[in-house]
Amino acid sequence: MLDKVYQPREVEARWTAAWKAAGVAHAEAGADPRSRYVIVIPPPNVTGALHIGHALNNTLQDVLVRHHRLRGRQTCWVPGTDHGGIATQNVMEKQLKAEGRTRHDIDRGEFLKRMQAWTAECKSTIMGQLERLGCLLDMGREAFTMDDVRARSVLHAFQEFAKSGLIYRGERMVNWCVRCGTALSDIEVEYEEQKGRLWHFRYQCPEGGGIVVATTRPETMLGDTAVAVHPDDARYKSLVGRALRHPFLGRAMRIVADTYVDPAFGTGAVKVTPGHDPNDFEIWQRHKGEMEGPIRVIDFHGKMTPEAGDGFAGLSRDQARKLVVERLEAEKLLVRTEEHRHSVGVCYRCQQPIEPLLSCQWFMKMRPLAEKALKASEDGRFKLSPASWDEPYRNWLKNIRDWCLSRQIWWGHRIPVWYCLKCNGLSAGEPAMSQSAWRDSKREMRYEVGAQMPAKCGGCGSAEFVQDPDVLDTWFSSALWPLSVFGWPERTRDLKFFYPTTVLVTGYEILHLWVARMQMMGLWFEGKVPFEDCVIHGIVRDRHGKKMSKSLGNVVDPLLMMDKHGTDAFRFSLAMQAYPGKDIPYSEDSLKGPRNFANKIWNSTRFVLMNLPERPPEGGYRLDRLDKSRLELADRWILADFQAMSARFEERMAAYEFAAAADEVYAFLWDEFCDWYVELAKPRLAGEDADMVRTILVQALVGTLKLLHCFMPYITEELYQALKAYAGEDAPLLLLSKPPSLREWAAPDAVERMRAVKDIVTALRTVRSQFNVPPGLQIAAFYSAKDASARSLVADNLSYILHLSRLSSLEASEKRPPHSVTTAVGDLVFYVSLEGIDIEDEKIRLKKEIGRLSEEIRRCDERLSDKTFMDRAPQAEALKLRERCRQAAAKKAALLDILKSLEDG
RNA sequence: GGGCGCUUAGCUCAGCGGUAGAGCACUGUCCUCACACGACAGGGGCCACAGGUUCAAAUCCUGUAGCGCCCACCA
Repeated sequence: MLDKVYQPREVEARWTAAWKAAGVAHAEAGADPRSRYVIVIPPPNVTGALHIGHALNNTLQDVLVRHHRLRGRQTCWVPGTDHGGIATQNVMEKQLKAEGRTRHDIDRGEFLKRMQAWTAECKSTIMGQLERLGCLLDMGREAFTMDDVRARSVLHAFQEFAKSGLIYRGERMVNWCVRCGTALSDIEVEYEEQKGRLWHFRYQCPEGGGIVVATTRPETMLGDTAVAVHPDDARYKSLVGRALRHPFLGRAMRIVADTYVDPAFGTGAVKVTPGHDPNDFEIWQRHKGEMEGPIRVIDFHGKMTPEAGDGFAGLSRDQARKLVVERLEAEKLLVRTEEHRHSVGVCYRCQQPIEPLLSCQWFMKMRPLAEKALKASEDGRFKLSPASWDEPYRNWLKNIRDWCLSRQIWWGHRIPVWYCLKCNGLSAGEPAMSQSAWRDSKREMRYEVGAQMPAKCGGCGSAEFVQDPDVLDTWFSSALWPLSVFGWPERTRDLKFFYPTTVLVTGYEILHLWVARMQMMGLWFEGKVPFEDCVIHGIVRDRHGKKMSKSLGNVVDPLLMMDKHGTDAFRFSLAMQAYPGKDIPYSEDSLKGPRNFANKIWNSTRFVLMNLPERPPEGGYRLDRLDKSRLELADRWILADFQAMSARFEERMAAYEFAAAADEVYAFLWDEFCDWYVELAKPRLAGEDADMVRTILVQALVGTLKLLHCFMPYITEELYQALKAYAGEDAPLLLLSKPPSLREWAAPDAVERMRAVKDIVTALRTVRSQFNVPPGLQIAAFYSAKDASARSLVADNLSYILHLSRLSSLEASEKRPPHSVTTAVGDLVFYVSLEGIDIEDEKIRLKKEIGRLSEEIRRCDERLSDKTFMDRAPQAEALKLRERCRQAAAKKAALLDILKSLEDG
């Protein structure tokens, strides 16, 4: 016998093991390719334990995998992890910091060794957590973005791109994170609105006069080489071409005209710092002849360089700013300062301000790839869900810019580029390989691409090379994920069978960072989209919509939630709120309903089992053995309702409407099956229909469990096992059984009639409640019917009504019996016998109800007499309205009658 | 500066052209022999505001206000 309350713990451990042993998660290449259902996991970074966002993401994937597995698809869900580049290196650097060291205190090899150890530990934690969540991942396929197979994919892709001329080394303005010590791509920079100031100061002309510029970063003026104004700006037209003198450095500068300048902002004159501002860099490119080029005054550590001049060199950016302002003031050049809000670029990993710096990096031309991806999106080969993401996605592709591929960190795929020492004039053991010097190198370099050091230089024949010290952006390997997990570029069986995959499930925050790049790579190399559908879900936030963060203390720990409330409840709490593309407000309270629901399922099965014989009958209780002609209203109704619900369920699943699908089953099981059918089954289980009722209980319940399984795998498996023999099934696991039958049990008449019975019962219960009749007390009631059909509604379903309304009797009576209260339902009037009721109270109650009905009739009449409505509205609408009006009028008349008799005494 | 989204019951959100829904919270009666993680009944909404389209609008269109997100090189 099952416990009274569902205890998830032991059940979960048991089924995790059983699924694994049975290998239900495993898929082999082969068989019918149309039956494939393939998902690659968005690989979590190996930065630590999984958070609730991962739980959501993986729950939704598992829902899809289990759903399709049960329906006979050959599902393959590929697990894996991402080395995570900067993010993971930061974790390790924090660990080192705790030991009082930095990565430079241990060498690169030692550092990588420690990373490997950490990664191994982290991977097993993550896989364990995914298993705990119930994920049906094909564990034998576990991949890592930096393992040998994936390294080959990365190398191949890099070589191919290099061959096609898409990859190039160039000196560009990059987003430099001083804290992380590396360049970042444009999409790795986040912007924060900050309070700042705008300083207005004057540059003097040697021959007198000058021009006032405005800046938010005074310290960069040490690198200024020009001032720009708009060519049409009347205020400055005469000044264009004039010379200026840098007040601290004595440098000669020039006023140039450039349309980039907005005359309306600040003073309409912009100081130009080509070495530390991407726009200014571009201004210089347009005015090379008129002005000096970039001067680096801030170094890669955020300190002022010697070129910043005496007194400034060696200062931090903040110190330099202070000093610059002081000296401007001292020289009476500072005109004024004002408060100013502006957005500041910060590192997406450490939130420190980004410093735009000029350096040598590897870039990739993206336009040719983006064009293919754009086309795939526009012609429908690739669909985002919800589709509202299509526009932002396409716009991003249309405006794509070159991708800065190199990162000055150690953790990642080393850039497979070898520089010839001789040709490039480098000395062996190159001390200049210290990273900042390397990045300053402006020379054209001769290099070879490959995993290993080349045997001979193609130019000079030398065999001495040095490898580029940088690594690739972590997203480069992520972009290849759907290919690399199947062994690409090898033409493996897996690649041929499982690529392209079916669907990708991810959050919108990495739509560009990851999704778009996978599309581009997949299309470029294989000519096919890597996945046809992409399901975009939201972010899990706290209950008030704030982002979860450790510092806010509003994080919800998935493991703790699973421990406390059960994995199924946890999964359901996420899925039931997963409306397409919407963020999910979440707190521990969100688990309460789902936890109760799990218990409800548990107990409804417990009830059914209590009413089954110890041994299942031969072949089980099967629907196809029922004598359909003997089915009662409730039987036909619940089967029809199940069919209708499961059809809606399938539709919602097909549209990735997880929350709506979950709600369908929830409502069916609780509000229909438990609240009505089970209640009606109780008395019948003692009668001669018992086996028929058992059949329907078992089949409806098993069907529901099967639909629910993808959301709540553990409890449904446990209960399925207890029920399966009774259902005449012998599958070892729920997933290996037949999906719920979609056989035609539709019965609109039964649904309609059951609706009427429910209305009667509810009305009678309401009366009981209004007069505080204890549930245990059975009372007598009478009814009068308007016509034969109304009479048969009661007569045919007398036992239902007696049982559900807890009546001792229900007899026909044309007149109101004494000591009774009246209620009207449809074309019926009921009199419920109650001792000691106050006639005055009853009159008031009736008047109130009559008033309500009058109002309804008035509203209906109003519309029915509206000529334009009658002319233009569909006929069905008018019919519906007329019927509603008729019923209300009948009720009102009946109640008026009673009221009159009461008033007459 | 563009683009997208949100504003519905105390809270969190569904619904997106035909009489307002769910979960949680709340009130009343009940430990009715599956479940008090329960049953039954109930209270509670000018569906942000202003216009428009329509026989009919929470639902479509336009505008306004507030909030949020994404993108963008404004010093």
